[in-house]
Amino acid sequence: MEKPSEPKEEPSQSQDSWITEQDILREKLVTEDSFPWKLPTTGSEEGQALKYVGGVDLSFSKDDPSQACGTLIVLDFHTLQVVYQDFSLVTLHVPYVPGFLAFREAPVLLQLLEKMKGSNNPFYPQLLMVDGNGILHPRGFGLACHIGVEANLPTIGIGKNLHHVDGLDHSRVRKLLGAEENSSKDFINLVGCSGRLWGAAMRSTQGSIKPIFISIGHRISLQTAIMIVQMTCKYRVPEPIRQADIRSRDYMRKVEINAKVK
DNA sequence: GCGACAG
DNA sequence: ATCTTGTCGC
Repeated sequence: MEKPSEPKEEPSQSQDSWITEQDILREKLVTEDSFPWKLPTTGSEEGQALKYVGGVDLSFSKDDPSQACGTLIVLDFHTLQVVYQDFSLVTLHVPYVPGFLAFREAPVLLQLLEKMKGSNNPFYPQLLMVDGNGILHPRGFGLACHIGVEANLPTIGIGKNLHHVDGLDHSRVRKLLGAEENSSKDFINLVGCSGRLWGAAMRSTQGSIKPIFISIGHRISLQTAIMIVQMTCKYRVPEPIRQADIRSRDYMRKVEINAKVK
């Protein structure tokens, strides 16, 4: 006898079609340096230098979890000062499902990028840091890859927590970070049980216990990504992400206050 | 089979 | 993601 449908939510999009979409987009993924600019430390005269680094994040309403604020921030790479910020309030209809974060968060963030690019803003980022993983993902295609490919921008994935993949878990990371030969390093490569390199765990601040997790998003190598993250870290989380985080939460807070006054 | 699981 | 104050230290 046919059971009545489970009380579980029926996803508007089946998880299978999400996987298919990730597989298709992944064919366009570039995991090596592919950008026109140079790093200041390269000292090369030719080409333009990296000057504008973006950061994106979402914050949520504490009252209504479906209400979110998408945020795009751009910093001057050299001074680490904010030169651009934009916010977008949205109602989310897609739930958070581990491994499918992009289907919930990417649309708002891509819209913010398109809006900025469409207006020919001179501060449009040459590189974007994303609050979420890149290839450090069950199918090697996290939010940072998704945004990178769809916006055709170099992106770096920054995770504040480890997404367990290929045998990488807390104990393995602790073991790697604590290993004798790694104890002096500020970062270690995250090599899974299969031998694949997924990203890096980095102690961004001297003596910080909790690492951040860096992975390739799009059009950048892990080595370059690590270098850029190190150059933008005043605190544990690199400034583009940190500023997007802070200002997004700030904006959301003010909106909630106004809503109550009304 | 059960649990783990970015934000 | 969000619920939450003070507090220890440079």
